[in-house]
Amino acid sequence: MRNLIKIFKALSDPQRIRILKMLEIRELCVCEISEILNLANSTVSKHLSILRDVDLILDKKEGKWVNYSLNLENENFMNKLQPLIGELLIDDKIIKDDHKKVKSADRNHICKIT
Amino acid sequence: MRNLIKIFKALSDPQRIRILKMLEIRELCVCEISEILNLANSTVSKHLSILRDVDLILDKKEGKWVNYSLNLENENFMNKLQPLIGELLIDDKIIKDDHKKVKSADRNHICKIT
DNA sequence: ACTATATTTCGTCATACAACGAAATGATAT
DNA sequence: ATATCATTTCGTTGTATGACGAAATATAGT
Repeated sequence: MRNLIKIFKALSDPQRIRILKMLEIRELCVCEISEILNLANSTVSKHLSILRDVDLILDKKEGKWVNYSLNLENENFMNKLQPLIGELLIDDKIIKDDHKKVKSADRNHICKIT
Repeated sequence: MRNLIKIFKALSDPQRIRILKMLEIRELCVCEISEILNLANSTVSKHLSILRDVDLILDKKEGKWVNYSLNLENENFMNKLQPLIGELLIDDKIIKDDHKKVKSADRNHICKIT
């Protein structure tokens, strides 16, 4: 039960849903996500740790970046939850905008600590 | 997005998950659920209104009782979420106990305002 | 070693939420 | 219509959560 609740709680925040949808496009680092969501790095880092804690995403350290990606091996998520989220967010304007931003984002321009 | 978040929030509470699982056995009234979960009627009523608000359950007034049941016509829930919840709660002791209690509960004994 | 920058951790604050009891509402039966 | 009791609504309280900035940690490049 504990784990089930943690999964649904992880999915109960719009910013975390936006993150999951952005990761469908490609893997991203904290500062790219911060820029697109317009949230502090520390806030995004916390969101990512919550998603990672329930195995929805994976992190991979590459040089000074940490790249986050969907955990494609999580069958519960990929088979049931991700399709449901996709259906319910068809035509969601914010998600569409996020996707555009992900496609055009270049972390070497975005990521300078402010 | 709003609705998606509401659905996941509705599923993010163990008492509400227990209620959904109990309703798989049969329809129930507020006071039966209160007795089994050991929560105040007002608390259970609130949980039920949250589940109803996202169309996971239905209510049907019958005499002085309000009978709550799963909304079998909610395809998102029945096809994706309910099976997932079922899988993740296989062997959950609390759920098993709840099921036993539901099967043996008689609202005419249980339901007297205290 | 030093600087720059990416990320995480920590402390704080405001808001959201689950729980309760008491009061209000609705329906049955006497 | 009055009494009974199921349910909902309301007000309150403690806890959980999302946000931030500042400080700590880690890596790259000079």
